[in-house]
Amino acid sequence: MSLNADGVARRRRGKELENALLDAAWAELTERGYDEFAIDRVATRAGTSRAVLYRRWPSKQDLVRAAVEHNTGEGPATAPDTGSLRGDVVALLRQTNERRQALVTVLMTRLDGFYRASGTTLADLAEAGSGDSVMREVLDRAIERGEVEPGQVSDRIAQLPVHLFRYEALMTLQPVPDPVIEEIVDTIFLPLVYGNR
Amino acid sequence: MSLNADGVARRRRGKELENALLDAAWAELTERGYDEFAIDRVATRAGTSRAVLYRRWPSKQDLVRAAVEHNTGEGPATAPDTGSLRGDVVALLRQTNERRQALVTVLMTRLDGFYRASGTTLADLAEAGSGDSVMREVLDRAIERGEVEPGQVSDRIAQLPVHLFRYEALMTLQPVPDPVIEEIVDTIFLPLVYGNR
DNA sequence: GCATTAAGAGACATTGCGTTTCTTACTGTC
DNA sequence: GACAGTAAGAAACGCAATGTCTCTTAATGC
Repeated sequence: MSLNADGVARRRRGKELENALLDAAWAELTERGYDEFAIDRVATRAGTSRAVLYRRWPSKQDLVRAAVEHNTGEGPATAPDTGSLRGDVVALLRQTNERRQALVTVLMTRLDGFYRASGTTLADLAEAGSGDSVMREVLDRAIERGEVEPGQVSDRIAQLPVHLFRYEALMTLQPVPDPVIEEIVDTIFLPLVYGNR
Repeated sequence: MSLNADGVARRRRGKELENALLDAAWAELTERGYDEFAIDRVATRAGTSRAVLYRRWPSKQDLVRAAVEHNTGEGPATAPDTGSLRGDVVALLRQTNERRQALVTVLMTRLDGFYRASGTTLADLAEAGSGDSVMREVLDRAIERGEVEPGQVSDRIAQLPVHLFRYEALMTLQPVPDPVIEEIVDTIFLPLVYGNR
């Protein structure tokens, strides 16, 4: 139960309460990680009881997933437009760092039971998050600028920067340093794109 | 307590017991995954009590890590020798499938608390397992055969097949299909190796 | 046989997840 | 304002798993 401006006990309802719950969950995830994430602590932090959480989300994993989406899922990342393919891809990966994708990638690996039950894979959600469509957009722009021919870049090569970024994030559990981003783009992605010319 | 050949109650000791414990742990991991892995069930399976396990490993995560190493860590994979660089790399990745690296990769992501505490990263253990040295060996052979020049392949490119393999395994939670292995080698790794010539 | 050590069993405490019941605040309608 | 319906919040419950402790006794070496 939270207090209003007059310090009088007051109950939140509906969307306001749900936002408070998801924000509390996110705070717990970012401060303690998944291992120490506990429903009880989320409830306490949000000033409510566990039953309130379970009325909305059937399990802990559902709550975690909802918290991730609520706090990072304002749609896919926007495609940067720096004037060059290299610039765009580097900027996209840097942007991905800023959106805490290292943490998100780790959290996603924790939800495999959830995905097993729903018949999807991590790859499905990963791609819905910040992957395919944005890289495609970046490449479309490069095509318009004449940097790349249409159909020149396979799907796998197109997604390679993001995949390697995620792998790196997962393996180190840290944001990916700029030099690594640049190495991925300059020594792997671009040679593959232009090697096909 | 296990039975000897005469069906007489008998206690195992030392290495014999430890192997039985690690084998039981591994069996539980492979049959149920990490989410349903429980110390109690390992103990029951090994015909012992939980206190016995805790005398050896301070926590559940330590036991999991030891089980992984015990069952997959008979040193790094051997470097295949098929007569060509492509053949070697494809064979290595297939071999990695057979050694259940999909499961191992997933398990490793579950132990991040462990790594945080010990100051290492997943990358450290991943590389100790089946990575760097084997790919280096494969490339050394390619150099001897004259397929590649010394110093032609950067570390990052050298490890790329294994990194992409692991990413794929993690994202799908399945063994990596042959066509994907071949795509990684044929459309990404080899063009990067030979594009530098 | 004796001393030492560790295996195995059983009991205990704590924590976290998930569930249920009850009270009551809140909203909308009459 | 009264009333009905709904959901918020609190408290209690049950269960499972982790980790711990104590005790008995098998096993080993001298």
